[in-house]
Amino acid sequence: MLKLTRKVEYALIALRHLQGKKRSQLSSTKEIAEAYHIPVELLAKTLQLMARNEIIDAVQGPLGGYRIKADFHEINMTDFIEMIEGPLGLTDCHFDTECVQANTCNIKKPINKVNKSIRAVFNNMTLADITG
Amino acid sequence: MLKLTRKVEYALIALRHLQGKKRSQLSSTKEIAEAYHIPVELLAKTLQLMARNEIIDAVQGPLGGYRIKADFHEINMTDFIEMIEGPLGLTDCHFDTECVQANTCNIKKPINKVNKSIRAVFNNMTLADITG
DNA sequence: ACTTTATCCGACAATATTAGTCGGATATGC
DNA sequence: GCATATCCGACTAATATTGTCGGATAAAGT
Ligand code: FES
Ligand code: FES
Repeated sequence: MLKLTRKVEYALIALRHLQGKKRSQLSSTKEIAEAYHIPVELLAKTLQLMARNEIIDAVQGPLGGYRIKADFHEINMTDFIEMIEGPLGLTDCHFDTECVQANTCNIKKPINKVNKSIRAVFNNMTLADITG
Repeated sequence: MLKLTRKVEYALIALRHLQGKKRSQLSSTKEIAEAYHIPVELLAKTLQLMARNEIIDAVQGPLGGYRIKADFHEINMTDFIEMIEGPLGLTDCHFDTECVQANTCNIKKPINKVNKSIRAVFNNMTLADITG
């Protein structure tokens, strides 16, 4: 259905939440999860993933939590999405070479063209454009 | 993963196959399925769907099969995709209203913006652009 | 009329992907 | 030391996609 995964949605919601805070203030997973009715554990993973990728900062221990680290203008949406949900493309064919149709396929080229158009949309868009 | 379903792929492959034929010549489901190693029954459904939507013509009985009916320049890709795999959007939230986050959601607007950009890509593209 | 081959269609089963859960680790402020 | 936070992998559940089956209707050839 050509849709983003919930993990990406949760990530965006969380980032937007963090944006509403002062630079140095921390928000815990629990706080965010409760505010938007997101399953804690799942959100936790997403936040951890973003921390590993240096989009946010993690502070451990009690009173710990997350805060924004990166400049959202510099985070390209293609990278962001691929970071969270893996490769971004209209079909599998073009990642794994095991497509049964591969030899006889007559739509490889056209599909690639569309792929590029979609990627372009996200490439020309930063995190700031969305959370902004 | 933001991908098109196989049904759409199969549909495109089939249409492209039909394009390689003379206007009046018919191709059967079996013929196409075998040429590209597509499961017959699944392709059959997709072809039936396209026939119902008057993109192709169906002729029953032995010697029957399908032939192109519509002018591909007039078939918009958004319509085509939605015809085959249902509504086209980045998230479910914006179709069913049952999203738990709906009340507190802080990314509705931005997501809608992206949605529009993606739809625009397909809106400005006809079947002819792909099967070209 | 009967057989063969084709589209047609709904219901079903298998598979893959996504979403969510659990158990236990490490870090740190009090 | 205890409470509370991040961290992480492995697991289960839910959902969506993909593929299958059984039986119907249509029409050409015999
Ligand atoms: S290569 Fe897989 S369908 Fe074209
Ligand atoms: S309305 Fe569902 S996440 Fe925004």
